[in-house]
Amino acid sequence: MPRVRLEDVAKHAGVSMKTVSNVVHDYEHVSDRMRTRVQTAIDELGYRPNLMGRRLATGRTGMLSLAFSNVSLPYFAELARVFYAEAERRDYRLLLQQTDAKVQRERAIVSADEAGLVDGLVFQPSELGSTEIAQHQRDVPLVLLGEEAAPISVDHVMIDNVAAATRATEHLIALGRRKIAFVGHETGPLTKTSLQRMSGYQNALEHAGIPVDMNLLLPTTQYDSFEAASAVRHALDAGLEFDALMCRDDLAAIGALRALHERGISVPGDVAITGWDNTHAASVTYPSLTSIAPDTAQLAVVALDMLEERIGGYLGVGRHRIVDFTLVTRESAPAIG
Amino acid sequence: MPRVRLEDVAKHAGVSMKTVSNVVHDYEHVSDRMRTRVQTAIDELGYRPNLMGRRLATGRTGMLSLAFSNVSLPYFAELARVFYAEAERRDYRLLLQQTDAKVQRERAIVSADEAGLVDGLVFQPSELGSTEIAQHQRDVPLVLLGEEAAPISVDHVMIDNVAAATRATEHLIALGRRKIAFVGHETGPLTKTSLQRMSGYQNALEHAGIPVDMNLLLPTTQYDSFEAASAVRHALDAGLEFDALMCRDDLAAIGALRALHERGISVPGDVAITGWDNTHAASVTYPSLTSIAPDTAQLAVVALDMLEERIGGYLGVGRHRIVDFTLVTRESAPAIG
DNA sequence: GTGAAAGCGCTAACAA
DNA sequence: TTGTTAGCGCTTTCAC
Repeated sequence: MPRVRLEDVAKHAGVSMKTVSNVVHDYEHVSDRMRTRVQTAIDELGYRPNLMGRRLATGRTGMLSLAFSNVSLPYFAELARVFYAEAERRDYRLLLQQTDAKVQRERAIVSADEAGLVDGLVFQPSELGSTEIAQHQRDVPLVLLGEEAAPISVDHVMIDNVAAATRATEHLIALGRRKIAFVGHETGPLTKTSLQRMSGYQNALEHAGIPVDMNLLLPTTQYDSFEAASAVRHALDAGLEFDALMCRDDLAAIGALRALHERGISVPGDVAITGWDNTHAASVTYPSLTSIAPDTAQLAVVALDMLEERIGGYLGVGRHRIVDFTLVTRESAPAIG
Repeated sequence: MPRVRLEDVAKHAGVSMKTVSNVVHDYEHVSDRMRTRVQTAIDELGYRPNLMGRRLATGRTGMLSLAFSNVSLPYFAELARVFYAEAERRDYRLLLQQTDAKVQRERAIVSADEAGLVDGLVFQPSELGSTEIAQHQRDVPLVLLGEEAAPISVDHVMIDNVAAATRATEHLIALGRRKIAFVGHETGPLTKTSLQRMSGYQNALEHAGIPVDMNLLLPTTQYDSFEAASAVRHALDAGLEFDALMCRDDLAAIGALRALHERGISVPGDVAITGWDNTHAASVTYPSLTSIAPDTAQLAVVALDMLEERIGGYLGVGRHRIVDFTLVTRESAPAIG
């Protein structure tokens, strides 16, 4: 069966292509008689508009791209879902692109050697630095997510990581903890994310008059639960003493929880724990996890607002927006009082 | 800055569009001199091919769509990742579509009122039945995933749910368990998935001479950990006795684990547990979860093989493929011996 | 309110 | 090996 084109419908209905197009688009100034006549032809022929023709003609794709390292990480999977919902509300489809945290692939994302794939791009870099992003900057509207510094030319949305880390640490201190370890310290040169979280952690400790002990920074080479679990096991084996663990994310917290369980250390009795991201998993572990919860709904709204402005032609300097977070308290580090 | 078109490059280099196109596509019969001349023009002008023009001309989009209910469910997030990898290997981009398990949205997926969005579609229905899928006129190549029956006209890939449920149940029986409850029994009319898993469960019990006790089917209204946890709590409150829980999926198993932890019931000492899907989470809970592991890599290969055949013009009857699964044994129901 | 026709940017059959 | 040109299917001024 040959594809039915707009022109076929026009011929069949004995009208012009313009009229058919008007009907397809629910253009209001079409007489009812005309409308039903055309609609009948559409139904009879089983016409469905070809998106590629439309896109070529309009220059718009109606698609946005969301790029980050890996959908199978719970935070990103849940973030993707939030963006899907928000994009749909705005009549955009969403294309997901994964970089696996590889520099090459991140470069490919921002350099976009092919034009017209999507109308705009939301990108959370893992590897690419601000300067390189600025260089590659091409003609597709771009909004950055995450803690890495953004070039001044590019819009950027993030939560205040220093404040959030401070909040989590203060909470642990308020629970009477003094030997608070940090799980997921990076072994190589610190990323902005790490620097910010460490900074908040130190702020809170210093403010409470607690000396910062470098031994309490438990390193991991990868961001997963296994690494975190083994970091905690090593710390215990080495006789490190701690009464709280502030974890770089929920995955690390889950690993830490597991390591403590294995050794019969009670949470939060002996050791309190905080996670980060407030993924679904945080609410179903035993004990459930207190976690920093970025306001991802707001994140998506702010990011897509800015992106749509760019798509609409805004050419001004990059905007830098901070969205809210909360500390969701659960069993692993319960609310006070 | 106005967009640079193929024609602009051709003019700039003093050659024809065809020649530029040849260079862009690395066509081999191009003299080196010509190639460098054109490439220079491309670089000077900063030309990047417009995908929409190309797509309209070729009739191909180079995109496939993967549709299921919800990316934030770990199984689907991990499945998406596997499909992304396999699609990329075949030079396809992947578009994710979510239905939220809503009939309307599933209909929209299979009816595809717009043509040319993607070259093919892989779809795991949650609500739509076989007959309705068959009815919807479809000009986009389709492969179905999951346990629902597929129309004979449509390709379909799944694992053998009956066999997998049998395997899991047999494993629990081999561990000496006799009062094996099923967590996540559907309250309404049973879906194919449920029917198959129940059937495997019953097979194994009957084969071992264990009577099937309807009280051991713990119902949940939603597929999440909370529901599963509360189902298990209710069962315990009602005085139900069981020494094993076969859970409909890992999420349910995680909820069950939590409920048992709360009551101080040891796993696997008092109660053994099996999950389903073998999501990452299964390996980091405490205790870690024995789980049915569908071979998702094979699933993606088989599905995309069939899809590419359809895209290539194959019009034959629907193929029905079964892919492998394994039972991954972990602490919650350890391997024997 | 409706029609005619010129693109949108690229590909590919056909020529040279 | 390179050039010419007619589409791909739709949108959209601009007339009527």
